[in-house]
Amino acid sequence: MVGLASSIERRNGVSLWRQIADRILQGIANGDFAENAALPAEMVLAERYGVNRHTVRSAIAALVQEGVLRAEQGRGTFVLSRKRLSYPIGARTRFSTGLQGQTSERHIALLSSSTEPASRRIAEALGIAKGAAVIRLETRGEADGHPVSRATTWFDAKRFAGVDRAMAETGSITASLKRFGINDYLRQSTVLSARHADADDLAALDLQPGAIVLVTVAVNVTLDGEPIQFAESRFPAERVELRLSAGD
Amino acid sequence: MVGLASSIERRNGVSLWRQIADRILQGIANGDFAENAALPAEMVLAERYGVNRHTVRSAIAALVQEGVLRAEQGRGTFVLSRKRLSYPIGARTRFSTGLQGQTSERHIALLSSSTEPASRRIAEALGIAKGAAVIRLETRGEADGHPVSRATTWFDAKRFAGVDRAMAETGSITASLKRFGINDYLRQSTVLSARHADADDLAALDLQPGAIVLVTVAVNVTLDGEPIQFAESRFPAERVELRLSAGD
DNA sequence: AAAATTTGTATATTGATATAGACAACTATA
DNA sequence: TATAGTTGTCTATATCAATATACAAATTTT
Repeated sequence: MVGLASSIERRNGVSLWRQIADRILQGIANGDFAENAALPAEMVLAERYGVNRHTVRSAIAALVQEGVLRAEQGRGTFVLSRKRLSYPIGARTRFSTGLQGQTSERHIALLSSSTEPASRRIAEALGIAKGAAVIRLETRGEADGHPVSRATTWFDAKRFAGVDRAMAETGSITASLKRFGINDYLRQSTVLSARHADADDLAALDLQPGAIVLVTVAVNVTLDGEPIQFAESRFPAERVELRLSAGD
Repeated sequence: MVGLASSIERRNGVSLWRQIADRILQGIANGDFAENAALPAEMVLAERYGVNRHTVRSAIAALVQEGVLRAEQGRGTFVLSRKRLSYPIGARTRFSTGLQGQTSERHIALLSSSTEPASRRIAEALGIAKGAAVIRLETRGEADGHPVSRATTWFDAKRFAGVDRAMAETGSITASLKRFGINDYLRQSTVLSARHADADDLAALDLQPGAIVLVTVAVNVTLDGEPIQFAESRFPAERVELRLSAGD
């Protein structure tokens, strides 16, 4: 955003307080509302957005609940939280190295894993027969203790037997693939979309209902171009932006 | 989406009917609901989502209004619309060539233009002094008569005087830049986010309120690395996906 | 100390959202 | 033709969302 005026829409299925909460979050991410500084007074915000003060209060209450703001009677309402993380995506997209410099600690937590027959879409992406066994990993990326991504990943079960255990032990895709003799890999394709977070996303990413997630669907390949991994990742749009790196 | 179960959330600021409408749109984009085929009956959908039949009807009514579905009394409700357009983004991102093969006609319409002093952010991106004059173009990308993008673009006014007229005449950024001796250019950086559409987006992109837009902020440079263009583009997430092309 | 500013609480009213049940209108099929 | 299945309409009720007004409580400024 570059300071384009955007207004509040009524009777669209999204309540005014949620729209205003979204815009305050945006404002924080964009630096319009500085960290640790006071937000404009409720009456001021109400006038700015053209709504009642109580509607602004509902928005603020949601963000206080979410841990983004802190309200103090008589003093004001203060911004607690940070700018958006900037997650780089390119040919050598790696979870951990991508967030270096922005966070002090990060890892991937394995939530669950299972083996299932490949759907048509996954089989095509991995270059195996439809219905062949694939290992499915449900993971959450965490940085400084906060969830920043929620991914579902598929591997050919024949070639990568035990990758689930490797993930649980190492907390890293890159490290896990090393155990299978893959020292380097490239991202072949990424498709990007956005939608409202579903119940699973809300729980795993610690989001408030109504939040938006960025969705990437990606295929990773060996240096020879052999597909090894198919993944769908969800990123909370209010906390993460994706930075597309050209060559690498 | 790859068939992950996701449920409906209550009292989150997003009404149930809008959430269900979103999921039906998703289902169409994913191919879960085939084109021209009948949707499951209202009672079936109501049971599936755990809501009243009338709530499903509200969602369907919104999508009928939007031109995505057609309801016929006694017969069923049918899917009208197509899959999402896939818009490629890479080093040589071009509006027109990117959608070749998916659409038969496309061009960029110039909605308005103005000259203004550069904000800090734009000045930094373009490598000019803060406050220096920049030309701002408001454009809409159209394919087969449907709006697919809404962009705000800035050029250094000194170097690109008359670029607004060139855009109006050619309907193409690439063709306009040729008039200034720029036969090729590269995308230096792209930052990606998502948010609810604002009033301007809704009108320009012919969206229903509550829709989500993908937002890209990009800088284009000459082959020598000299910045020439700064742009923020909005894409309707329900109709467009972004495909990241690795090298090119 | 007083005044002004700010967040917190309370009550009342209106419209949108969601549920429930019943039945009409239309279509396809047994 | 009769029946089952579908969308369309209607009435009623409860809850959520938003507005309006007033005042309390805490803090900062005058």
